[in-house]
Amino acid sequence: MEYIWKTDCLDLAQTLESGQCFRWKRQEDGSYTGISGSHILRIKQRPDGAVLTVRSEEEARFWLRYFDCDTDYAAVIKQFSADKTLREAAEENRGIRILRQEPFETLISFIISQNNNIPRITGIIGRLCESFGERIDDGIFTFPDARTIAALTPEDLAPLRAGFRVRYILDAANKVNSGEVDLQSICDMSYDEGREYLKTITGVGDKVADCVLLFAYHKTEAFPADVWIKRITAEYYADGLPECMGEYKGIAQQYLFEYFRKRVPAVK
DNA sequence: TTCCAGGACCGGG
DNA sequence: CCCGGTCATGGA
Repeated sequence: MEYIWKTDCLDLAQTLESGQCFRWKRQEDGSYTGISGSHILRIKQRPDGAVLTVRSEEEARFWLRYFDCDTDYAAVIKQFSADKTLREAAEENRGIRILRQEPFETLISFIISQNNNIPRITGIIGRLCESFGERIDDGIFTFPDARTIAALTPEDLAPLRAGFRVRYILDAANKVNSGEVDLQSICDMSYDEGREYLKTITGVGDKVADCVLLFAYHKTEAFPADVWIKRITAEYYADGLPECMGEYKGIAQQYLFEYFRKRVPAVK
């Protein structure tokens, strides 16, 4: 069935190619196909929103939540307009939304992201899923679960060419699989608690933890500080982040990240 | 050849 | 606590 979602502040290209997710594929007709857990979606842009191709109403609801349908982005952007730089960044990227992604996939993805670039991150994650995920449809694989990855050796993961990150991936999978780290429990934690909890995993520091808290748990207080954001804050916000970011620092971060990244031609 | 990428870890000061 | 070196990999 097709579900028409009418909303402003949704641009699929801006959202799905913004570096918060790495598995969406653009098709010939401009639509995108993606998977989260065992849910599959084809979604196509419309001027007034998007068309979701799904199997049921229930699936439609799952995906609306994934695309964070309950957050009023127009209101957030209006709030941000008090700061000139942020206003420009937000207006140019007003179609970005913060996705609610599956926690384990997000954790492993951002462990892989460290000291790495987006095209190579995408490649490593793609090989991980094709090698150890479950094939659901042609070209579509699930993200391998913690139990599956925990059973692997560094030699098994060598073909991914993930380099020094392999032992971090294995530590994360082992801790989640053993129950030492309970990803579900983070839902009920504060931002600070969740951050310290995630950092008990080897290879998870401030930045990776913030990405997981923002892109999986939608804790919008998180402001992931990567090399791009550090340059931006050093130049524009040396005395601190503007008040108007409020409880939505993470959304502001994503507007700023895209705004400035776009201005460096080499990285696209 | 050198530098850099959605960083984290480790050792020395 | 803070600092610099180091960690694989591949594209520019």
